[in-house]
Formats: sequence, C-alpha cells, structure tokens
Amino acid sequence: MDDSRSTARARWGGLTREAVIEAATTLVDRSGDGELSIRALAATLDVSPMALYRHVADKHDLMAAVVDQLWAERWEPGLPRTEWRAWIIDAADRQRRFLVEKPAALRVYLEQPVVSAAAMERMGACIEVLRAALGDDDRAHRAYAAVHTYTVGFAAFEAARSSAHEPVDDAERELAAFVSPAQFETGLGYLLDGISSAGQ
Amino acid sequence: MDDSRSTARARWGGLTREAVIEAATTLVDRSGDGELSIRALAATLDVSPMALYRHVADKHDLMAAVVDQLWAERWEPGLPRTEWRAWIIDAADRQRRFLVEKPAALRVYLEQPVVSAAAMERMGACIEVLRAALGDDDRAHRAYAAVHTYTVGFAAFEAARSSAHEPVDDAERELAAFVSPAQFETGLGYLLDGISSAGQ
DNA sequence: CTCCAGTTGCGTACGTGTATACGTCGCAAG
DNA sequence: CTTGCGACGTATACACGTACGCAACTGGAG
Repeated sequence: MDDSRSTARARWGGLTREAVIEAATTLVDRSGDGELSIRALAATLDVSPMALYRHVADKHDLMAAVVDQLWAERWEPGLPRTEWRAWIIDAADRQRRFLVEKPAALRVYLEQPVVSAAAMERMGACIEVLRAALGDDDRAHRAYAAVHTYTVGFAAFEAARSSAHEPVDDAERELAAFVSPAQFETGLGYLLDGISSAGQ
Repeated sequence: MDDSRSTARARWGGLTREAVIEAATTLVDRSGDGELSIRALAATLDVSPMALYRHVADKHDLMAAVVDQLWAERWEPGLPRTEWRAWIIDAADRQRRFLVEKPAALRVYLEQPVVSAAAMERMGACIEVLRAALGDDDRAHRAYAAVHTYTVGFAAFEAARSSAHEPVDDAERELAAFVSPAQFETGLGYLLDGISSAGQ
C-alpha cells in the first residue's frame, strides 16, 4: 500500500523541467510515430498530469524541447563545407527523414517557429555555408529560408501520404508520385539551381 | 416544450451530407480563423453531435469538403496562360493567401492529401500551363509538385508566425523576416528560375 | 395488415489537453 | 517556535473528437 501511488503525493520538489523533458524524450524516441500524451508521461513519472504544467508551459512547449534534443542527436553535417551544394542537400535530406520519421517533430515545426539556441546555431551553420558560396549575406538568408520552407513542406506531404491508405484511383496515384525521395531532390535541385544563378 | 430540442429527435432523414457541409462552410467562412467544432456545428443544425457521423467519415473528411468549396470560390486564374511565369506566381500567391487566412484549410492540406475532383482539376490546369511552357509533361509534373510543396510550406510558416507573439530577441526577429510576401516571391522565383533552366 | 431489414439519429463513455482552485511542503523572518 | 509566504503537486471539471451500441423510423415483402 505504498508503492502504488494512487492517492499519495509525489516527493516535494522531485520534479524538474529537465526531468520532464528527459522522460518525454525517451518516450517519444521509443514510440514509432513519436506521439506522446501528457497523461501517459505523467504516469511514467508517477505524478499527476497537472504537475507537469508547473515546469512546462503547455504540450507544445514540451514537444519543442524534446524535438530540439532529438534533432540535435541526429544532426551532424559531416561533409566538406566547400562542396556547398552537396552539403545543403545532405542537411536538408537529413532533416526531411527526421521529420517524416517523427511526425510529432513535424508538428512542432509547423505550428510555431522554432527558436531554441541549438536551432539557431544549426541555422547559422547553414547560412554560413551559403554565404561562403554566394558571397552575399542577404542572399544566403533568403536561400536558407527557401530551402527550409521547401524541406519542411515536403516532409509534411510525405508524412501525410505515409499515414494515408494506399492510392486507389489515378488521382491518388498521381499525387503519390510527388512524394518520393527522388522528387524531393528534384525540387531541391530546382531551388538550388535558381539560387546559384540568381546573381549570374 | 417543443422548439427547444433538448431531448427530442430531429426529423427523420432531415440531415444530408450536403446540408452538413453547407452549414459547416458558412460557419467556417464566418469565423475569422476558420475553426470549427463538431459540437458547435451540431448545435446550429439542432442535432446531436454524433448524428453528423452518419454523413461524414470524421472531422477531417468534413473539413476537406468545406475547404474544397471555399477554395473553389476564391480560385479563378484570370491571367493569360501564355505568360506562364506570372500565371504560376499569381496562382501560388492566391493559394498562399487563402491558406494563411484560413488555417483550418492549411491543416487539411498538411494532414492528408487532397484528391477531390475539383482539386485535381485545378492541379491539371497548373500542369497544363507548365507543360505548354516547358514542353515536357514529366517536367511539368515535377515542377508543379515543387511549387505546391513550397507554397503550402510557406503558408504554414506564415500562419504559425502570425499566431505567435511578437518577436522579442534577435533570433525571433531573424526568423520573422523569413515570412514576408516578398520572401515568398523570392523563394518562388528561385524555384521557377531553376525549373525553367533545367532543360537548358 | 404484419414483419423484416436497412437507414438514421442519439446516449453514453473514453481519452485528450488544460483552466482553476485548493492543499501541502520547505524555508525564512519575526 | 510561530507565522507567513512562495513554490509545488493534485483534484475537479470542461470542451474536444469520436467508438460503440441502441432506438426510432421508413419502405418493401409476405
């Protein structure tokens, strides 16, 4: 009658934002689709659901922190920065795969701007590669914005498709062809072609 | 004791899919952000919430029909098809504005592929313009997919930004600059440059 | 007419995020 | 020691989408 915490208080001060985020991260990382319910998380922490809200603004705030951590693990450029085109394609494709694998992360990116320090740092790395290649800092910013927009948009379509039923009529088959990795690279190629030719 | 339908059945067969969709469309069109709750819709129809589910698979199915109707009203190319670049920019910008104005529509596009007959017809019109300009039918398809992906992705970021608080630090200000209409056209311009130069 | 089968609407219930109000603990000031 | 106070956890409750099973109605067959 004491280890089943049905009606008993958790240790006072035994909960921190870091602990909440870490528990949430492991839960999300484990589950295939990366979904998470506040109540389930509270259960694993042996705590009332509302207790979490002392350390987290809302679910989106929590998921943003979780996604920041997960993406930091998978990020890692690892290509020579001089080959800027290949570098950007690699980074974009890595992000696309991450977002498709964890649709909850996709929702974080779609629902509110991601402005964590780590995210800004990663953005800065991309922009620096682009600036070195394009010369102009403004152009680098605009190019990054376009690539990021395209990448997240594509991931959204891909995730939507993979959660939908198999295509049955011609229309669905036609749309289904739009979300292959090859199509991702084709569109990204268009974008990069346009970017590199913009200043002659 | 008879016009307040608290515990009384609605007329038998007095509900059709068309009526549900129409009522939902007016509700969505009226509300600023275009949100809709099943329970509120049921209330305006003077019917139990669960009654709707005889005529509609789920909320997403309903919203897809509503959005199809709303977008059909605002769609209308109206530029000469010979100027393909201006035509595509106009169509994309029109769609962007629609999706930002009605975030519920955005969610429809992001959560599941839109394959209604009207949507396929509009896509067909775009592809035909591209095919006439580019010659190749495959290239036209790929180009349309890229433009559509970019457009919806951008609308998602724009909608997210406008629902967020004002930017306070440099990071947020930097990201906020990414979602101006000018930036939309810049990125779209990159994309179209790349598309038109792809076959020399 | 009666009966049956199918269609349509509804009551109840579950799981979700979370607003609000309340109890409870630890600590510092008097 | 006592008193107050801020930080923390919890209970309750609401609105949401919707699964499930049942009730009421209609149209056709016998």
